[in-house]
Amino acid sequence: MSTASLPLPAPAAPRRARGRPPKTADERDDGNRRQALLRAAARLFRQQGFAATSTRDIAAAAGMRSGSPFYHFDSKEALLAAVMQEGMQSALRRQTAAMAAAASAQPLSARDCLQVLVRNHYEVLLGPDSDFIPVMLYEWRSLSEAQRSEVNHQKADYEAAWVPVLQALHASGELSGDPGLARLMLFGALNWSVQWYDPARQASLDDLTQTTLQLFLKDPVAPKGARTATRRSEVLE
Amino acid sequence: MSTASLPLPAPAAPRRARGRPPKTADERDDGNRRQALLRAAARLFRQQGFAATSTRDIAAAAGMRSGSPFYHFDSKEALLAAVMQEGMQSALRRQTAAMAAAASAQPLSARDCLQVLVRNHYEVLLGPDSDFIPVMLYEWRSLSEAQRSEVNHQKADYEAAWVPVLQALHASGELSGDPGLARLMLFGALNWSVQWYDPARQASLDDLTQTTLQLFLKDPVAPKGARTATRRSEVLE
DNA sequence: CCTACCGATCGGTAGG
DNA sequence: CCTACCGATCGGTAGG
Repeated sequence: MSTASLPLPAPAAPRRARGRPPKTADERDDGNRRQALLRAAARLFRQQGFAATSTRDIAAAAGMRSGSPFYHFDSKEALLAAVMQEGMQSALRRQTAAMAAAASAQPLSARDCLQVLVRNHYEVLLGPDSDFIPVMLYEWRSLSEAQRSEVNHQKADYEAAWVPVLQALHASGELSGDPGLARLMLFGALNWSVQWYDPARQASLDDLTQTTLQLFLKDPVAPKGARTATRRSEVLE
Repeated sequence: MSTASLPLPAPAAPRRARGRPPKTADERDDGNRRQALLRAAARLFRQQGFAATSTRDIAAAAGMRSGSPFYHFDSKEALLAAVMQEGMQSALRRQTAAMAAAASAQPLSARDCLQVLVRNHYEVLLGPDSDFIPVMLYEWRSLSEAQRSEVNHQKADYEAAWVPVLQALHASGELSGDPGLARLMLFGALNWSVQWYDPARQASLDDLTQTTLQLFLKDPVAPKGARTATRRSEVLE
């Protein structure tokens, strides 16, 4: 059933707020402060952990006074949940976009798919604005049971794109071992990178992606009758 | 130089404490309470995180009053550092013993060595009394700079046993990619298991070990002139 | 979103 | 190792 026939209020065009104090009211100030809180919280939660970060720290980092975060969020815990949900939403959006973009350029093998997924995951973990997902990964415990389940759904959506790819690679012999366990270990290897990766010293995310695939994937089994000696790029090492 | 000639006090035989209150004074009570604190702290730090655990929680779990932990440790932070150092000491001891035991039974290939190391690491992460190392892995941030360096030395000792093994496997073609990055990713895959492993539902640690090796290692390249078809245990999958 | 504030909890200590 | 306690900080709120 369409909702078009329901007596909806006029689509809330951003009209000038009436009861607002005449402060410096930017036109695009609406969700601006909330966003500033989320970004500050993500950064501090990642650096110091949830429990070690005070709402006062977050307020100060967003240029507010101590009580103001509670105008935007019901509790410190709700702020954490929002960081995680915002992060997962963005990560899933980027993953979908990356897959679509790569697939539109050329047909993708399972190996190609995994490369896109891994590369995007590194971007989400280590690239710009990459505080949200590490917080989700490492501050899990601090979430209430109820909030955890929504984040779990988002995680399931995110991982759903990986499952058929890993299964195909297992079927072709390029990935050994149970695909479910393989997925957990692959995510372990990737997610652990937030503990050691240093963009100043280490390889680029492209290089990381290459090494990861090299490490986890076997050479494709040559179809019967084909030459056995496939490209072996390690002769120089 | 031997210390035998120094005027040492008589070797402190456990004599009855004189000024002690006549409580329930077990004979072997000496380091007992300290150990109880360490174990309680390890468990709570793992479950709730360092910052979310109060010294009162720890004291209660060890059957003490709120101020008593500070008789054994200078600060909450020192207690955390002791948990990590105790954990690393034990892990390193077990790793050395596992390698020695396996090597005494038969000569070990690099592959065998990795199996022993991985199996022992799973034991340290997921086996009985396995709270200490996860705390070290995931509460790193809460340590002061000074304490961090000692734990780092212990970590370096622990990882030192892995380096030549991974290099040998890389040299033989059984491990692809830079061995340094491979080590980081392997540890990532292993260390991440504390986030998902459930002994009730999941495979045994032996099975985990098998899958891990299968996932990370290529089939050994047959020496020139040998039959190409080596054991392939996956024909049934 | 700020001001002013509250009750609770926390790490740590003195003194025995 | 306990009792009793302190100063500091914390999450959160009322009222504007």
